[in-house]
Amino acid sequence: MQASGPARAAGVRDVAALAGVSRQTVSRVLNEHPQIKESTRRRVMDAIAELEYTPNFAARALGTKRSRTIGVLASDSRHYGPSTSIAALEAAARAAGHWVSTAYVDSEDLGSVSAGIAHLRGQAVDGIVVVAPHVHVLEALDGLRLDVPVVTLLAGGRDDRSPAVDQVEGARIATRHLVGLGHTRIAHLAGPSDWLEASSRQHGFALELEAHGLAPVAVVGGDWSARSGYAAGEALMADAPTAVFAANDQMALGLMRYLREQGAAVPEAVSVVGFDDIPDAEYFWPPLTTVRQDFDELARRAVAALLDGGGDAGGAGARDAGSGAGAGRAGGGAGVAGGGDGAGSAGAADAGPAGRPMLVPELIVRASTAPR
Amino acid sequence: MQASGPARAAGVRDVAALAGVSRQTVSRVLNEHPQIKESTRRRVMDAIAELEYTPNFAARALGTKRSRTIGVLASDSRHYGPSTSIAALEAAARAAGHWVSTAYVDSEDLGSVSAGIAHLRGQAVDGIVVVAPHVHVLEALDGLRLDVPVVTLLAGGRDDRSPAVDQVEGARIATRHLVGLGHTRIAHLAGPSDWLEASSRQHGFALELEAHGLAPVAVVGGDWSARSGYAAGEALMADAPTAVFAANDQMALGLMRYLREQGAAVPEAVSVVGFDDIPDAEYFWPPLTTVRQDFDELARRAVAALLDGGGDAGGAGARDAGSGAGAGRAGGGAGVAGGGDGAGSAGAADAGPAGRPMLVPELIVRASTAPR
DNA sequence: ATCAGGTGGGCGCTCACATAC
DNA sequence: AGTATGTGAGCGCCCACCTGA
Repeated sequence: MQASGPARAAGVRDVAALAGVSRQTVSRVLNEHPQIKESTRRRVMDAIAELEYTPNFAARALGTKRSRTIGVLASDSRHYGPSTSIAALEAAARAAGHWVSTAYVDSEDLGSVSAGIAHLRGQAVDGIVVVAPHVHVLEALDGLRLDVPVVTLLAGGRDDRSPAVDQVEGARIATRHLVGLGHTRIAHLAGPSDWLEASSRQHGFALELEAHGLAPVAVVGGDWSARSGYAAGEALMADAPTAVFAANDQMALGLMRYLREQGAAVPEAVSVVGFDDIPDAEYFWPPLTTVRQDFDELARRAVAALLDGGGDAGGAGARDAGSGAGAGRAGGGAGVAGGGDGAGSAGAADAGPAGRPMLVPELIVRASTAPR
Repeated sequence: MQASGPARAAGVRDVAALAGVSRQTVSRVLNEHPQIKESTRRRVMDAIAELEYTPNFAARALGTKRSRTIGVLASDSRHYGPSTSIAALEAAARAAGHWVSTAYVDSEDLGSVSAGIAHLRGQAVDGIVVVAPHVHVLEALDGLRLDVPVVTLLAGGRDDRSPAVDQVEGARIATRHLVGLGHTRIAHLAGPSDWLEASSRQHGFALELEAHGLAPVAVVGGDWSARSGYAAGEALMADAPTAVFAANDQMALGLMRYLREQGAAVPEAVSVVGFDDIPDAEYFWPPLTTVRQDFDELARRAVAALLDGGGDAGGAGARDAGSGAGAGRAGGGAGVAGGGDGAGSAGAADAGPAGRPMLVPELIVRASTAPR
């Protein structure tokens, strides 16, 4: 095998030889070390180009114990929240000059959680974001001794460093909207109880009703799908609520179809509020009133929490060099934007467990809700 | 340094010492080498557990040049097709005992394509699946010399090994359905022209109309979003088509809202067909007739193509051992199921470029289409 | 003293080759 | 001819030190 031919891929050694320098000089060019003469740098770059050299991340990670990669542990990637979060994490990581490595774990198999963490650790990730909405996955995680910075997403801000959207408040906002419209008979179409977000929303719903001296007319569970929202319709409407707060937009969609088939007009007969503001929600019929979460901002905060607080030091240490942007990845913004800045992004309020601000979702009022 | 304390994480060496064996024996246990005495195996496993040892993937990859990881190069992960494909790839890879590492590239920045490939190569991935629906990303890819097996998804089966869903045929099926219902004035709401799928569907639409001696009433482009479907409504309906084939379900949704606002009943006045069969489509109003693609099967085939054809050998070679399932990852099925087996999964027909069967999407008839 | 660059060593693991029973 | 194990070497890179201007 591989007798003659192109042999194997080029390494620093080959580049060094071609450029007439040492391996270390090549390495320095790769890592944007300041003290490299422009002429040398050029020769090295030319050699890199000629040999089509690409650095080996595994080798680099092995030596440095870091990889400019953020690990994502995901336990469910087919639903809107998780998939949107993962995409947003990717964008945030890229903006910070990092890659993303994702380990998907089976939410039914708790052993796979530690396997997933081991996989990411083995890649020398600089930090791990756990996108695991399932309660029991998070619990499995608690049992692990972790020597990497970890933050959780979609988990209600379990620890001080993890950013979160205030699900309880979001549910209260939605419920308050209905109460404000004069509804007193309000039901809740809840998400699966093993999802933290689902229970938080249900809790917020109950809290807000209580604050107004009201009691839930009905609480029925679904599985986030439109199908389950449709199926829940009958049980939900048995006690004739005039408004329903659905824990997500898809279930709201299914419910609205059920209502239509029953001849109950939305919003005239029944008001419906969803949650998430999926892009399609505005085009449902009627357009769905819902609560929007800012996943992009959430992801940015998660990445910032890992990169700022995670590293032992802060910026460029006293290392060999300036720990440059790493070759091959066009440098974008340096540090992630610290606080919440200009554009959109609902302001932060309501302190989290440790006084850390949580993101507050935003009510989007559309035609699916009307005064009683 | 590292005077006292927990020092650093345990390695094979430490495990070996504790178990009273050599490093290599530990390695063999890890890799499920057959010729290990059960008693030794136990001792090693105990030592592993006691030290909380987790193998270092980077080191393994560095040595073996493989990583039991499949690389995914994604250029867009927020749309339905790509995100569903990525999730499906994950599941398929897991079933084959592999992990997934994803490199997201900026479809606007072609340099990031080679950076992404370099990143994946550097991780010693066993193969790369390119989930890049944009034409120019695929073209950028063609310019690269690749020494890893690569297949493309959502790219119309550009090469012989890449599995694909026959988009042209899918569009023909949708169009044929409308023609069969007696429509002669049919318009197309197309996707962005730089997406291969969009142009394939548009092509199929044109082909099928032509086969029936019909001409398109209008072809208007959107960006896949419901919003764009809504916005395209006016231009699309200017010439009063009685049916519209939308290149995806979201645009169909937006269009249906436009039609409703114009007082045009669906399907009485205008029939609408979508594409994709997103989970919500069944709960739109009216429920959307659409064309379903089997992303799970597509992903399985992609993984199988990489793993079967990709490796130099096939199964357990003459290596040191049986190239077992790798520690830490619960072994699922061994080889990926070869051909299309039992359940669902639209049968394959219509030969691809090189006689390789393409997946044929399936028409799902719902209430949004009616006879003229 | 600051720049510019080179030389050994080793990250943790697996490979090929011994070696014992 | 098996079975069950141990030993040297190196994957490709970066780090810590070192040498010249």
